Amino acid sequence: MTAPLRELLLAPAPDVAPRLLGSVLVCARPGGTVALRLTELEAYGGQRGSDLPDPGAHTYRGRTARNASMFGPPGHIYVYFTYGLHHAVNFVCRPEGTGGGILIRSGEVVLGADAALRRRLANRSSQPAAAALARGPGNVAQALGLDRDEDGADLLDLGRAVDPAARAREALAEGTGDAWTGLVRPEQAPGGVVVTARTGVSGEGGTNAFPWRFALASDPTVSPYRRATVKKRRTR
DNA sequence: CAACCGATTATCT
DNA sequence: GATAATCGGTTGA
Repeated sequence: MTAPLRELLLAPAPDVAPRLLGSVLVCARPGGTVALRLTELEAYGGQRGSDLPDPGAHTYRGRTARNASMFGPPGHIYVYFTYGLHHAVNFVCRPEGTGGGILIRSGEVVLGADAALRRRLANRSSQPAAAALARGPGNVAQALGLDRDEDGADLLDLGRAVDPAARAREALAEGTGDAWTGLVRPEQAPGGVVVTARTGVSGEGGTNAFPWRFALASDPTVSPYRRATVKKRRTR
């Protein structure tokens, strides 16, 4: 039952993102399978001159080798590397050839916390709180064990190694809706969605002109809102 | 080809 | 609250 997900992801990211909140992403990787209940997402649009131009998106200046998967088929993932040390994961939206995606900013680890913790401890000395295991895009990618090697991968392949029935039972204790390999959607849309400007985006794209950050209200796994860091001149 | 800077995070003051 | 860490994509000379 994979068609509904593909169809859903044909729509513009700002329409799809709030509907994906509460879904459980199951990611089977070497080092352990982790299931993540999505609690914070950000939508990103397309190229300058397209039907959904987004000055805050990597796609804005057109297709490059780095962002090519954002222009690829919906239902695949775009993984990019930034700040010299972090990866971030997106669901690709819109028909192939059109740029767009949904950044996974935070989630609740509902399965495989041990694997997520092992990965997180590789880059820090102190023990992260349970709610912080996958809070923030860099931490999400690390907890799931995803990097540039998985850029362009089919979202549905990420959970392929997991038995769908067992996964659905464990990941969504209260019931499953459509059982997709890789992504399990809740039976009904969660209430209490908070909408804000996007975190860390500089320029026009980070303003209220693009209220494309969606989070579950009062959820401890949601990252705090931060403005884009002020550019500081590097001294030597 | 050199310089700039980012869809960030951990850690220190 | 401020800043270092760290690298490669993008830009402009």
